[in-house]
Amino acid sequence: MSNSSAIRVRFAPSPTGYLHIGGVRTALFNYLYARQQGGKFLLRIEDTDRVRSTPEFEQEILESLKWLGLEWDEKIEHQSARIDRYREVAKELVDKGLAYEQGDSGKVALTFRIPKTKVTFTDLVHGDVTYDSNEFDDLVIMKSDGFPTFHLAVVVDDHDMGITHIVRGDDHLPNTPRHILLYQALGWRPPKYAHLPLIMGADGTPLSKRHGAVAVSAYRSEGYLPEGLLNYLALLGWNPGTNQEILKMPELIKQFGFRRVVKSNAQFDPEKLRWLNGQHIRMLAGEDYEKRITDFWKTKGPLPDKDRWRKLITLYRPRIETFGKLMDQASYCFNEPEYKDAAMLQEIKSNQTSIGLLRQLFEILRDMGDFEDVHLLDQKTRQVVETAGLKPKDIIHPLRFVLTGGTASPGIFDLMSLLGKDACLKRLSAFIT
RNA sequence: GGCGCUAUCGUCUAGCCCGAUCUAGGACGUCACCCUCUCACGGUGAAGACACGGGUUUAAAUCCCGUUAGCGCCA
Repeated sequence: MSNSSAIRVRFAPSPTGYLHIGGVRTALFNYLYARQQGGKFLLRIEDTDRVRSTPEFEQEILESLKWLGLEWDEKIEHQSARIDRYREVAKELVDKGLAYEQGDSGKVALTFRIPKTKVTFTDLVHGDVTYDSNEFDDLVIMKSDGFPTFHLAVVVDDHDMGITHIVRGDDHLPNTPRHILLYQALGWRPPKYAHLPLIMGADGTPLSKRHGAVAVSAYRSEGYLPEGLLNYLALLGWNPGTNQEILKMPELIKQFGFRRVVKSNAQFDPEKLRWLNGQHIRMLAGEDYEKRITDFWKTKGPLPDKDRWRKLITLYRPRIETFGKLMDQASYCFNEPEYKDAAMLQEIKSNQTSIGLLRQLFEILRDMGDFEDVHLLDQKTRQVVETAGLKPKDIIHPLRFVLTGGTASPGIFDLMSLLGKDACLKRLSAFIT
């Protein structure tokens, strides 16, 4: 009597576009449920739309799933390879008198005659849902071009693939009673259903390009972590029932359940995604962080020598929310500073006290060894202001401006060490002379 | 237009099933303060919500009905 058969779920994207945020969320929930239950997570490519489906999109979807770590089991099914099967099932329906031909002169569509009844099913997130099929029109299952409609194909595929739970977006909720009627007509047992709330844009309308990045690949190239994206998406429409928000994959798998899936649509909030991604960046083990941010950046151009690179990424770890932000914030490490704030430039240059301090500092730094010892830099710099009876920030702020061209940076002494003696002296002398 | 789903801070949500523990909890964002050489990180705190209207009940965010709104599917 035990639940002998393992659960089987599937993600069924159409290769008519990139894998987008909504698709990932659907894939994720399927994946989490499969892994938690020790079942199978299958992939099916719904490529019956011959004109809009492309191998490039399919490839992109697979790569995105791999990058996210949503690895599928068994071999990928393609609907395009199963056309004969759909025709066979459609014919069976016609033979049984449950579907009929419509159209003329060779161009016939096949239509399923909807039985007039009340259809009730138990959705894992919505509970009991009832539709009255008297409201339904008969359902076209084979188009006149000889290709199946979505409705026929999903039902046949899910049955043939042994799918036990269909986890998909709420937009399919109204299709479900029609599908169940098809299962019944075919003498098949319908699977269980779980309909997920939809992800909307910030204005409450369906998420689309005009809300910003929707393709997973865009997040990848901006330097988001799969962990961050997945964690955020998991929280969009689900929660663990505790106040914990930062969850890694093993925890998500362990704690996931349809019982805690929210019923209402959610707005995608890039701000919170960024925050969460920053949390995951800070949580990575040191070596892992180094490897991943390095892999990210080395594809984009030459990196500084290892020591300098290490210093840089260490100093910026608490300051970035995505890997992509690193070079934006630390551009002064690679380029001469741009003194864009003319007012501040003028203010510092005309302040004799500041210039005097910077000159003294220059002399001292010039006579030092390399800048490896951050504490020594700290000491020497503070001595300059102390003997002048001033505060550390009287030199630190101008110095920061000189070295970076701005007012925000990591700690000034770490920064000096990062830049190195040559660069510091060069920027200083250019400024004070 | 028909049918369906949904409705708690600006946003994501807890609480709703099993009414009293809710002067409604957490997080993002915002603001303030602390840390501090700046910016971050981290810490503390503040502002901020039960869509509306009826009912049931000693008592409703929680149950019921309606309205409204959003979304979805179909037309």
